[in-house]
Amino acid sequence: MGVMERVTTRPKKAAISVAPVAADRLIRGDCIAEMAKLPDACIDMIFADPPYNLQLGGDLFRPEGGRVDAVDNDWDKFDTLAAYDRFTALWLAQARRILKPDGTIWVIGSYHNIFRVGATLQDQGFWILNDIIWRKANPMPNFKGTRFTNAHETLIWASQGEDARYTFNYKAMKTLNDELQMRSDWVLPICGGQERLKRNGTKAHPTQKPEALLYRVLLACTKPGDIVLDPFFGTGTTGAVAKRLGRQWIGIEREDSYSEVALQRIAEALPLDESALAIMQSARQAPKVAFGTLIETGYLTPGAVLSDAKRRWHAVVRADGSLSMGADSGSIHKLGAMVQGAPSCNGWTFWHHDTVDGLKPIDTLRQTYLLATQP
Amino acid sequence: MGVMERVTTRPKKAAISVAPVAADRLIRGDCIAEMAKLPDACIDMIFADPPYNLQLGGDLFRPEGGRVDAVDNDWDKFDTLAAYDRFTALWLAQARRILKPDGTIWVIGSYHNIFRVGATLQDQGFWILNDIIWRKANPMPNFKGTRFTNAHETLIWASQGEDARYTFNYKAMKTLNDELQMRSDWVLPICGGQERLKRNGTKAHPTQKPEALLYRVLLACTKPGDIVLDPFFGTGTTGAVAKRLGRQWIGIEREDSYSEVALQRIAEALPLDESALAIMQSARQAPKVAFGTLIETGYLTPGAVLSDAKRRWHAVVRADGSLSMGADSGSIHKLGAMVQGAPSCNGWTFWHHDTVDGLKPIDTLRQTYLLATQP
DNA sequence: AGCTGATCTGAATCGCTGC
DNA sequence: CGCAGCGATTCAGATCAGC
Repeated sequence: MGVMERVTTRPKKAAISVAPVAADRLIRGDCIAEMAKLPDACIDMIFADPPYNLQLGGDLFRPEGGRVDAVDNDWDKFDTLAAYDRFTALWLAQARRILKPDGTIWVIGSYHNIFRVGATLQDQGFWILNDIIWRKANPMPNFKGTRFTNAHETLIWASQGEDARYTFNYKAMKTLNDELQMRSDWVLPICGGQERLKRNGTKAHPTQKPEALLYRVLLACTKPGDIVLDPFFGTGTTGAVAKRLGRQWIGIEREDSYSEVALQRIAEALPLDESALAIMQSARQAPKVAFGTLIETGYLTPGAVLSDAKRRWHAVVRADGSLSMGADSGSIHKLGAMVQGAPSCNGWTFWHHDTVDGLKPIDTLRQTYLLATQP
Repeated sequence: MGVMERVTTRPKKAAISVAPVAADRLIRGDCIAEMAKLPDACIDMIFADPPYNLQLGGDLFRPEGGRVDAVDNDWDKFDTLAAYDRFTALWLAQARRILKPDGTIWVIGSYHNIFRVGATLQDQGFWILNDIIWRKANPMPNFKGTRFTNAHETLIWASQGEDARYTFNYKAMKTLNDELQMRSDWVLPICGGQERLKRNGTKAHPTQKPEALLYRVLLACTKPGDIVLDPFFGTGTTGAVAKRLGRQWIGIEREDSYSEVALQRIAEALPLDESALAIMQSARQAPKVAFGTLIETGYLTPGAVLSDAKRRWHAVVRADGSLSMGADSGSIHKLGAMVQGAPSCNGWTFWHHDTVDGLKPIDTLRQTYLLATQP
């Protein structure tokens, strides 16, 4: 069941000792302290929904060192911002350490905290791949009429660095979006109705995220079996969706009341069977067929004439799988690029051959060959 | 973010002497130096479109061979993130000084720079009122299929402090949005066609903003006669829209070529025509639901079996919204076309699912989803 | 004039493998 | 590490040529 679009087994990275880590479990405690106990480079993806309420987080964000004698609100505010930045830097540093070199991190937030999180990510060397807007289909109105209705939240998706080879299931996203590239703005309903977890009649968690959001994140950027860590687990949306999608999960949560709800919820989540988990693969993942193979196996004959779709150029197939055009010759790609004056060219779709149904790309021959030879 | 800079609290409003400042003029020069020459508290609103620090690599080619005309101007190049931060802190400090106590600032950016801008705004004591998402109706695709299509830009709207009494024309925004509160996500086309300014046959500025964007900003947050300053004036979109809306404007621009175009444009600016207004009011895009959304949101489960109305064909729903039938798979439309041997097919009406009331087209699920999520 | 199809373009951090 | 070769990859809207 190969569903990955990027093979992440590079010899160089394999030299890093990747310690196995027990998964499908909830760790109770402070996320910075608990992440510190995990080995280096053991996590494929981190999804984090950190706290952002600067007023209620006194314990969490208390600045170390002596307090300034605050006399005015601005001073308090700056102390709180600095403390929040320190907190952010600490948990992101641990996240970076335990994330595999080709792993990615997602962080969700609002304008209260996302700019600080984004800047800290960049400061620590993370490479932002996209910022994603979750556009809420049904947001709460602005009752006072003093601002624009706050109808979205922002997610940041980042890799460990500019050259990391991250997982992105491009074709699966395109399929999910009716054959159009998935954009950076996602329209999804907020979490409510049956999905919203209750405890003693009131909502179990103030900011429970919809499973649809995690579904898209995990489907886009992980492979089956990958280990997903959520350092601010809450009621375990990440764990529930990971289980459903056949991914392993680790949650860290401080509050007992959230943890209990999360564990029960995940226990009840039903995993999808393997056939339903399959996703559309990009052509990048298809087994490679050399052009020469089509000649060796008789799908094309040396001496056959290929042309582009508009019959502007014609080239002759040679026995070794090269094409020739007068004095010029080369691979299907090289010659295609040359005649167009382009830096590169996909010869499979550029060159055509004559059939009873008209001019067809030679790629159709490759498809026919694949169908005939694949198990 | 490093050490917080402590900023003195702003003086009481009564103590401020508001110096008059000449308006409706373009100042040629560096914006930091030129803002430094303006008196304190003389500006009602600042709209800023600073360099994004894109950090692009080599050339990017389109699938058909064309080359993307990227932003490669010197003004967008910074040696390090720290250098960009210093630049940001300097121009924002001047902006804060010349802005009236109840004035507001708007800054636009992308994920490359907006987190640094937002954090610096907060560090200097600005109070963020909203972050606004400009959802581009027609963004450039991701040609290589490596990330999500970067389909939006972010604007930050901030006041001088938590207690500032800023201008927000709530009713005007609600009217503009068909009697619904204006949300924090705005759908607008990019600047192109007739609106895009040309010079010698090529675009006059690589990043010209659409007038519809400035129209909404100025209409929401200024009063007639207010003075609007744009420190990165470019080709003068801010000035042109300000003139049309009866606001005063001051632009600062370093490049002569942009300045010339801007002055001519503003001289020719006329009241907005009907088509421009139509674009502005078309924010409520037609609701479009992808098949994949129904799976993400639980209206259909991966593994569910769909069939045509006469139960001749059966297909299984997969996690990414594709259907599978034996070895074949594809979107609802593609697989529907394939089994019928038709060139195309509307999968929404072709495929059905079993309900207690019998076989129903999956389009009914889409209607149910829309009813549940539309305002 | 009116329609069709080809062409062009927009703030872009845009590949992978083997030698 | 660099370099070369293979070969994968695009959406909406404006403009223009051709009929």
